Amino acid sequence: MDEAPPAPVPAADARGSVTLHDVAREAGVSIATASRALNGSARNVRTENASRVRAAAAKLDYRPHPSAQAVARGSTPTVALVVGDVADPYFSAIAAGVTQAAEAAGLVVTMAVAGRSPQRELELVRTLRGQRPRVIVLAGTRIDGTTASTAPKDGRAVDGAAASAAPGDGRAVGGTDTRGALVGELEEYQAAGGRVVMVSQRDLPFDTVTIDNTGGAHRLARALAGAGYRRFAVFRASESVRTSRDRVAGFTAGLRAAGISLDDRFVIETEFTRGGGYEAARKLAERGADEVEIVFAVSDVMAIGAMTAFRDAGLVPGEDIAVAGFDDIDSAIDVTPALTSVAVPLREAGQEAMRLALGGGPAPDAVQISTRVVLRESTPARR
Amino acid sequence: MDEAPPAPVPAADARGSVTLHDVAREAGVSIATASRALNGSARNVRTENASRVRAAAAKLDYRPHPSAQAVARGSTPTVALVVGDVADPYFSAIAAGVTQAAEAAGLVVTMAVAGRSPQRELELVRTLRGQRPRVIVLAGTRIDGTTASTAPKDGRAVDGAAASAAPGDGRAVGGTDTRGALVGELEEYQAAGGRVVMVSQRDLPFDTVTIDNTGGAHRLARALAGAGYRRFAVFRASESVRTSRDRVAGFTAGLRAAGISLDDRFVIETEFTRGGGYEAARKLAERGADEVEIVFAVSDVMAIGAMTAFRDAGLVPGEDIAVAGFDDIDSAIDVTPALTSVAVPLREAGQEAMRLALGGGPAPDAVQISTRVVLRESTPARR
DNA sequence: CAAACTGCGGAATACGTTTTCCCGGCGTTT
DNA sequence: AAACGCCGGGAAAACGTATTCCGCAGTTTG
Repeated sequence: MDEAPPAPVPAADARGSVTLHDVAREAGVSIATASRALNGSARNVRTENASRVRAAAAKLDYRPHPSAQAVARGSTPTVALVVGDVADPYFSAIAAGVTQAAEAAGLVVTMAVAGRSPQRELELVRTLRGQRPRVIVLAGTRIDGTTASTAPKDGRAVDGAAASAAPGDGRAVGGTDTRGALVGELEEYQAAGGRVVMVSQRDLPFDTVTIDNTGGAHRLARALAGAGYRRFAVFRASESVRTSRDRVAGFTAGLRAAGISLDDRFVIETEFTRGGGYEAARKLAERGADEVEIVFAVSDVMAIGAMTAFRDAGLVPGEDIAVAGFDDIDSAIDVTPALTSVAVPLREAGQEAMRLALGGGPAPDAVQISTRVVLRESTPARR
Repeated sequence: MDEAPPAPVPAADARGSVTLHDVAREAGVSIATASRALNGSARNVRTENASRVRAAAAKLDYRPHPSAQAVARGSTPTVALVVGDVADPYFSAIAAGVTQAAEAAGLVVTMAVAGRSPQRELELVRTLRGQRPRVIVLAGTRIDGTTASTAPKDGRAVDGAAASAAPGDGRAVGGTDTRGALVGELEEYQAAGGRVVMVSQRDLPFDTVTIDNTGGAHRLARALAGAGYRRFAVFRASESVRTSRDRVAGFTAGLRAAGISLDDRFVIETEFTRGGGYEAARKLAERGADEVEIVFAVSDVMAIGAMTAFRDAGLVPGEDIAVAGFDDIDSAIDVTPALTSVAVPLREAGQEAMRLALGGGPAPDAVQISTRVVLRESTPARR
């Protein structure tokens, strides 16, 4: 495409960029024709003129001004992506998928980080909507804003993030308020022709890509049962963390399908972090872990924390007690023993989100990304 | 701010968004005054008028059209960020820092992923430049051949940069070509008033944030010497990987400062990956590791791979042989034993990049991010 | 053979801002 | 008292592009 040899000296007037006007003059046509020639409009332009315009554009190294195009067209060739935290591998994997698919479609990705705050998320959507992007992708927090009637059992060690999002029973005013505002904002945007896609967030009237947490946990449970395990413990996060809830539900169902029941005494609620996993494991070990053959932690980071805690308590993970996680993060293979987990193709989820956004019709559509069990040394087959 | 009860019906004409014109009419002033009132220009506007405009804007829920502003102003309030791969924690940490600082300054981040290809990187810069961002941040790959070193026209680069092409770096011509084009592109952009910042990339006539690899490695070497270690091995990557080269140089210097010399036989070149570390450790173990007390791998992932290899060979890391890495990635504390490393505050590097971009003068400036040695169980003190 | 129609170029307008320029009022200075 | 700033308002000109509308050929149609 680019011709390297003939020095690409852009005959530049140094101060400003070269505009469509310049191209038109160079090609000896009007800017209308130039515009039509360059981005093939509904109208046709004579082939000879078209090629002259293209030649002029190449010679002058013309680059269209996206903002000007945006003003004229009323929309921008961009995708607005809101994530909780770029540095979190969970989100960055999704972001990678979104970016890849967007770039393939010639769209630029603008990214914003919401932190843990729904408030901030709302602000960002407001700002981004101002940008008139073609698509808004929300890979929001995994926190459930719409806690139904389930009141937290006790106020003990609730995840800080969960606390910020509509805590307590009933509809917390602040929580549902910003949530409603967010939905309203997005609906207006959609009504104005924008596309909205949510990743891993159900129950909203938008296109959605969900992760098959339930199914993956179900299969994991069956696989572990098949490997000979019978006595399980589960480390889970607060009920308000939907991901955790789904995984526990799927896991329990899977066990039940294998004829195994889960003892409530060994279902430990803790934080959705490495520290939470460590804490839960410490408590379990303290209490005597003899009755437990294997621990399922609802995330890999928790599982990894748990393994360390067990080791600190004198138990060898994978020998004295097996451990399984969920997510299949990269370091799952780096820990010793390598961690059994459920792979979540987040990158694909991101790509799928873009596919939904670009291809879909007006009716809200939904796609589920399937997960895959990966057995490793942390859960050796029991004889 | 938002009034919840009195339904925020924005008096909307549903089809378009509300424009500055509407605000002006509502406030009974001209659009010029409205514009001045809203984004405080050099000109003053009477306080009464100003507040009326603000009130009108709030009432109508006015949002400025960034693209239109961009057209009028000639630049966009955005930061263009080019990274190698969002999913890589190295880049996503930098991205997090950049995003944080950018948002604090009211700028939106548009992100693009270059993969490993300098070609693609050039394309992206071309495209992004079209966007007229205020700042372009390049957090490129760490490989020399692709993006770093070798001054394009005058061979002024002394820093061993030129030597980097030595070990069969086949793609010399194509590389420097796209490299020169990239530099040219950025220089034009800069000449037009844009700010360019490179992260972890020296020898280019742009603002730069570098990581103190040399110093960190130097201090690590001294710390390890202080802990009683005397017989070292080093796992390094190809000479063309500048990061590796710097770390090895610093480490060697640090040893020398402690009166220790490094035996060439135990400097093993391998790939800059987990697999490379594994391979090198396997070879070393095979050859008999008795003469070595400790291995320094130039990156944590290599070190982690090496630990696994040692374990597979029957050596217990931290007891039979100590291991130290570099980067202090998250999983450094999750492996057993926890890995001694050098913390690299990448997030800060990203923030610093923005600070450079926003505050700096016209002359290329440079900031070095310092690193910090973190001793852990993989290198117990020798008695 | 006139009339309608088609294909395409160009002038002009629109898009939503910012910014320049002009203008009138008012307080201060000679 | 006239001249001279200064302050702030508004009309209008940018900014760079897409698109509507008009007109001119050349072609088809009745």
